[in-house]
Amino acid sequence: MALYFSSLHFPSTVANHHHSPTSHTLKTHLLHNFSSPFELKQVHTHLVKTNTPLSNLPLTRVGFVSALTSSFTYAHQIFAHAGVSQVFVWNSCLKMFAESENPGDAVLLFYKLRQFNVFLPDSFTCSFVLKACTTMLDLFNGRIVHGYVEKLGLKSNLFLQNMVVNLYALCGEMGDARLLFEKMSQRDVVTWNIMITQLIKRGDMVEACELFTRMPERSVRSWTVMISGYVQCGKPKEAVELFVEMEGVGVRANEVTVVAVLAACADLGALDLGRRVHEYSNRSGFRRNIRVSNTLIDMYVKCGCLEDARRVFDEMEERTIFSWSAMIQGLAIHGQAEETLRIFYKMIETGMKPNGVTFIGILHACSHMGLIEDGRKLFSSMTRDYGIIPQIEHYGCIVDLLSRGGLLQEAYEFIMNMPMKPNGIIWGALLGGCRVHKNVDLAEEATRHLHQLDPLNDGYYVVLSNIYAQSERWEDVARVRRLMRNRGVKKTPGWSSITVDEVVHEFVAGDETHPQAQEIFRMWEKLLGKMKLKGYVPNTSVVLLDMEEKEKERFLYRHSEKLALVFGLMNTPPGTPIRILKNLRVCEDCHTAFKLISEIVNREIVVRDRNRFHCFKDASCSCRDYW
DNA sequence: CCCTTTGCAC
Repeated sequence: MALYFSSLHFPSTVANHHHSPTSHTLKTHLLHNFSSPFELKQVHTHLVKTNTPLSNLPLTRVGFVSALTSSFTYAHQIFAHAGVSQVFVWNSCLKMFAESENPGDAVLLFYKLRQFNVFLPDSFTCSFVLKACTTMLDLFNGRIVHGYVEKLGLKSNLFLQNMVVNLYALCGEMGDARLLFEKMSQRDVVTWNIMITQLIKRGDMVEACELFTRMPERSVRSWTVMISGYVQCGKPKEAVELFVEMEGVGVRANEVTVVAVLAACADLGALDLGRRVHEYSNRSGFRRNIRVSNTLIDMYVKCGCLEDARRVFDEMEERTIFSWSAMIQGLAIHGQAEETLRIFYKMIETGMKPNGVTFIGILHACSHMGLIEDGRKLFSSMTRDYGIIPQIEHYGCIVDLLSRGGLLQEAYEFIMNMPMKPNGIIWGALLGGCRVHKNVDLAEEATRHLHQLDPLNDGYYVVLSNIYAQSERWEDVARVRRLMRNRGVKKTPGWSSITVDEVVHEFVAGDETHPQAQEIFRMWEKLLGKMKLKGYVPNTSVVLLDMEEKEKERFLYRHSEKLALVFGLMNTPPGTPIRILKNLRVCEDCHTAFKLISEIVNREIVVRDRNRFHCFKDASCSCRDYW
């Protein structure tokens, strides 16, 4: 149905009666701010009366306020008389709707325009409606618009095709996206990037990799999305390798690439590469990029270089809550509780509002350093002063705080009174406290819950048997081991890694296959002799296997962190710090050994375990043995 | 003249 355009009469000249300044201001205000068709009519009448050209009306706004009301026809007539292109002005309206709070309005307007056959949609019309469908993940209408794209002969429009592929993939219809992708007559680098991005979002790194290999040309974004994909799926080593490859083919990284590769360095503890990327980033002019700086803080923190993290933080001209939280978290895992609290209060002074993550950082600091009272106070101030509802992670911090602090009974009661069902992390924190404070009864209680919640998690069995071993309850140790075997629970292999000259070297316990294995064992024997002179006695109770005492010792001496340390001592210049990363908690015997070794070789040894950092120096550790 | 699609942090 076509619209009837000439129902309104516009006089060419109208006398300007009763024109007071007040009303003029009012009308001017109205001209630019009208928000209803009623006001629009007033403005329109005024324009007619004052003989002002219709083009003075903000026409897109006219469409925006009228399109979905009964004044649709009225707006249409105004456009016709203003002599503007229908497609142009309605497309602008569609764009406004698509970017508004209710993108669905764009879809509604599109159908209305089709219904009244106002104009033939062009590629822009389709793009804005597709944009709306994509924002709302509206597959149903998306398919219909896709149909229009085909019907209108816009199949060769690459922009639109890319949008449709993106829409299908984003709505989870990978099959349809893939089908369209494969049968497109032409694809550009964006098409490939969209497919790769969506495959990665859905966790299909293998297929993403396949496409990445197949694509004819790659942009920075192609490399970046792959690098960040590897980081997201827990393969930072591959991410770094890809970055090096990217540099090799001469593609310049941008801010986003830098953020991704720094995150990989953080996960790997790859300080040297991290520093190099930092310099690269400065040379590229990203010094003032907040996200880059935030990621640098996190990278330095996770590589054990608190001073460098602090320098980046201090040099920032502008900070977000991410900057503060990263710095707070960093100080916390390095055991600097007092400084953590100082910086927290400094943050409050600057007017920055903490969030839930910030509190996880400061509560962590308190529990790592045994500041029980501070922790309790901060926990209650969280809701009272900052309106943050504690999540289960925060309850976990308090259970950890109380348990490590030896207040095991209170921790247990705290768990019982939690407003949510305790999870494995909560009971695990209590269990950890039971190990430190040698409480078998509560350990058994915690384990009962843990076995119910997470029967296949090996960590809990290991800690429980450690606790039995401490009390020399060997039958119970054997019982736990039998239980593990019967339930088919496998101990997570411990590994440690050390990066030398940007190459990551991984070690697993008992590894004798490393090319330098024999050298490592020889050097270990030499160190062992010196350690024994300083009073080292191997703590074989941490070995849970059934074997002779000598055999246990041999096993203990092949712990992955010890192998990594000796390898590091052999392959890095004397006097430089050694940085080791471990996937599990550092073992008690290794902790004792590393303290002594730091003194014997006069080197700083930084170990990042799954919870925190241990900085060994001059025969002591930054955790002050509280961990 | 509406000029459209893909990537990033605690």
